[in-house]
Amino acid sequence: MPELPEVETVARALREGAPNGAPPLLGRTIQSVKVLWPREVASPSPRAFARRIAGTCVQSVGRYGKYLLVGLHRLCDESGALSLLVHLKMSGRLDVVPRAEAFTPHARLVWLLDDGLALRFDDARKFGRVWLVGDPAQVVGKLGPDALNITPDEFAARLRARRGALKPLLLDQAFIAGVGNIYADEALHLARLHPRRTAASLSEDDVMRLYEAIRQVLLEGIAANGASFDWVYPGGNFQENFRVYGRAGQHCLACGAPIARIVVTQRSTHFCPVCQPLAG
DNA sequence: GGGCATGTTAGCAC
DNA sequence: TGTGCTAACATGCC
Repeated sequence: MPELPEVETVARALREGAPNGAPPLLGRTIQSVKVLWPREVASPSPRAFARRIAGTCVQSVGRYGKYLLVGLHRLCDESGALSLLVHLKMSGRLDVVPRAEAFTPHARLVWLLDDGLALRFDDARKFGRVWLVGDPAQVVGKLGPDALNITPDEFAARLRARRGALKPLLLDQAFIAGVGNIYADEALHLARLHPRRTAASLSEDDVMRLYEAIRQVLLEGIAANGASFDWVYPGGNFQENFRVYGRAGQHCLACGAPIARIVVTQRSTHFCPVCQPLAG
């Protein structure tokens, strides 16, 4: 499920500990890793992945777009920094848990930590991926700027270079990284722009409203600990504040008109036909 | 049992 | 080159 706010919530929990009392990952030593579903190890080979990560210490936990970045350091070895990258894709979850609780039915990788703890990657749909690389750019280098770390000028310049419809553009991680289907719909509604409006059709004012709207919905999402989706991603409550996503047929909170649902580039898309007219 | 789902990517057509 | 369509990945929920 995770888009930028959900991934940021996971990163924060791994850095500082989770609201449910789970301890932080930061500062812990990784003793070994159990790879229960090898296909989720994108690189290197599962065997090399396990060998290289054993004995490292977690030095940092960050995020770029929808990727989690875990900075690792080997205590008795000068061979340089190592980064663990994790993409949760549709159904991945990453939690520090007691070892006895680590091996759930959908656990795909379990890192054994010090102090009787484990880092569990649970992923029902098996779309998630992990990488162990020397330089994070090997994985995230092709992405655009992080959606919360881009200036208005840079956003405008990148948008001016594109011609297509706004909805698929916002979902294009090479344009900006971190926005997914939900927050794209939310941002377009807040900016009062139709999902099928083209980048080339926007006025200066439109572009700045869109920039601010993206920031606002992402920051609102983070403040709410992300959005929860039934069985997939628990914890957050931004879903209670959705303006349009999943509200087809319900009243627009701004004007009262019924929210519409259409499909744009195969993705379910929600908008208010009155607040977000295609023309103008 | 059919339809749906938050994410990404490869291959293809224009 | 940019854009966007389809299928694929694999599973679970309603």
